[in-house]
Amino acid sequence: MKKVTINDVAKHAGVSKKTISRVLNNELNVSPDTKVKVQNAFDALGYRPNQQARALASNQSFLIGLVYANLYNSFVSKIQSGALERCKADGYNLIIYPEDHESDYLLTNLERGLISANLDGIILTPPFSDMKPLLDFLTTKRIPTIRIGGDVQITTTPSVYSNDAEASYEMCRYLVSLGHTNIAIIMGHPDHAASHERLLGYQRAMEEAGLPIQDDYIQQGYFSFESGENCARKLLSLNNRPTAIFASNDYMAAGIVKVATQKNLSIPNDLTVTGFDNAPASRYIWPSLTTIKQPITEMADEAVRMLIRGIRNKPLENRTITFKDELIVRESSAPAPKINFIT
Amino acid sequence: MKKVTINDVAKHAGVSKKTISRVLNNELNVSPDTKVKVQNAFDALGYRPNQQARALASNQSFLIGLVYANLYNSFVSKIQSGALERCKADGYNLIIYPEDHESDYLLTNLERGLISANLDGIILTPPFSDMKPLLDFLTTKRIPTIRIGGDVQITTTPSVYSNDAEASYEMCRYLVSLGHTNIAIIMGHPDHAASHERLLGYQRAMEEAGLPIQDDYIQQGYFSFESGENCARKLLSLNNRPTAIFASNDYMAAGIVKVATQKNLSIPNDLTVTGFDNAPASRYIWPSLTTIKQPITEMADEAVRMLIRGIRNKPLENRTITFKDELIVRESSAPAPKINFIT
DNA sequence: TCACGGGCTGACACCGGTGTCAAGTGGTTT
DNA sequence: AAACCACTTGACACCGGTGTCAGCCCGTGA
Repeated sequence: MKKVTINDVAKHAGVSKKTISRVLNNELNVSPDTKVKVQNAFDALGYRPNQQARALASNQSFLIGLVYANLYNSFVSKIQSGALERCKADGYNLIIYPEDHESDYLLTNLERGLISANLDGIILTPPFSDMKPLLDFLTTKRIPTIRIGGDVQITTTPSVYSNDAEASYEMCRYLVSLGHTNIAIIMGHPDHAASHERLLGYQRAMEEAGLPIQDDYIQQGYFSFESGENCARKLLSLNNRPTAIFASNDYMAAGIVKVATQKNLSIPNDLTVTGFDNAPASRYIWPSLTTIKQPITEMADEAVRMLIRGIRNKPLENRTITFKDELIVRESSAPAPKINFIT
Repeated sequence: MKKVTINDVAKHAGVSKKTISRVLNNELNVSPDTKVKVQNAFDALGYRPNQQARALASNQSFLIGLVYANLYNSFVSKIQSGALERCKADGYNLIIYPEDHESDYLLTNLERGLISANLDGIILTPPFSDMKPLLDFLTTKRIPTIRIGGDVQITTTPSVYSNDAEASYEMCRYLVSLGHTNIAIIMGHPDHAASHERLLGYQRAMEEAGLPIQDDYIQQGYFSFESGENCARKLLSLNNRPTAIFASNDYMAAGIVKVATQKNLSIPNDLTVTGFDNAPASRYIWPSLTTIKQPITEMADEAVRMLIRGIRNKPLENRTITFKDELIVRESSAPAPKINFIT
């Protein structure tokens, strides 16, 4: 029941272990005859190369790291599964690093983990995508890194991102097209570049539509359900209550729905609520949420492709790939209530 | 910028590399003086041992595999983060294997992945926890394995599980205590042992309460939101409509809430809906769901502890550890509507 | 005929650690 | 003083692969 090693295969096939290695790695200049012999030996013995030995000898680990803040975020789980699929397909494994982005020991922790695992590359998700010290650290360590969904202003490290400002702009144009004029926004966590992008899109749409932006229509949320509830309570008790609230993610939108329902406001008749992210919950709650769908899986796939390409023929090309988000209209949005026009 | 190896440290500290290795592994019989010298060398050079080299030499990979079916399931994400935390704390990394449990190539796929990664141990989540061929395969390969939340009848492999039958029993007793007599259940996916456990608890509680169990009050769901909707539509169009529906997970419960709301039934006044799992969505939807909370993180933690203990001083002890679930009452449950008593 | 070059193969060192075993040191027992 | 033992340390082989380089074979052109 001992493990089958390259030596066993070599003996069985009657060639040197170097030749086995050649076949294993699809190297050139192996005669078809030997190749067949070796393949047969593989099958006969059920040989599986030892990853760690390969790693040690070739100075590659076939390991990619994914750094994220919180798995319960649907964005992150989709990134994880998208990245994972690509990794496995290309013979890599994914090692995940949930980290606290506010911890003082972040760099120390990551260093210990990353260095000893000998990662071939790293994927950074928000808010890590924008942490300068971390990016600098990875650069000096020369670890190929790709950022997902971060600040496009940062151009030192390649990134894959979707145009949130654009999507947010479209969402607000959609709300305007429904006749809404009192449109509020609940921002996301300030540490995430996406939060600002989403605000930007809102501001642009409002200006273009010639609608005034009231200060108290812009609330600071933190991407959590509870922060959505809190902001909703504030917004819905304003004298000039908004007829539409655009939350920067779906969890906060769910918070709005809860508060509004408790206040006996009917959604979408009395109040339009929209979200962002197309989280599973956006379909589960009632009414289902009008939201923005980011091509997350595709982004993760592309990120891993770029990373692996960079690992194979270094250096990693330093570009930013932009994906387009999509507006998904469901049941939480409707034309502005008439009352508004009467008053 | 070359990597610091054990040789560099040995030279710097003026001892042999074997001694460095001793300090690294906290072996006995290293004099305090040398230990200090070596520690200083570690700090001075910023040495991080190479995992792959350790793995190769010591025939341990410090890698644990987690096999699951679907990350979007909140159960699985909680398992993942619980397991991960324990792994990192003990110096292990977690490698994740999302697999299709209905695929014909399951074993082949897993074999390729598992064997070449040299996993030290494996964690199986439902429905893999109950797949005999898989368990047999892992047994013959002598890979330490632990099952989470599977069928307790299977005693060939150790497991960690929470008593779903018991929890389901308590949930139904709670519903009975609210005065409900027409209680329906939506079952989970038949491939999951938990689905049967949950049905069992329901049946026991109904019998004990002297309530008849009608065939059409038992609906077959599949753990998905949509299956919840479908079953709800059937249940709510019955002549003797139930006043309480117990769904075997929260996603299906959310589906019931949607269908009921569309039919203008008010929850919980006209209809009580309860779920299972305490998924994040159970708090996000309105009304928030009365549900069952499993101590998932603790279970995952314990599973990893057992596994690592088994890896260190083999063999892995073959026992089943049982955790207790907890009933969480929220806003989706209320006393049975009076009408019921009048008719 | 000989020099040359490309295709194919194997010997051997090496990657960075750990396991085994032998040896040196100093204290205790007889 | 000799024998013994526990503690500490290092030399060296080894884990299972890959990189380097030399050598062989055979076809081609001079």
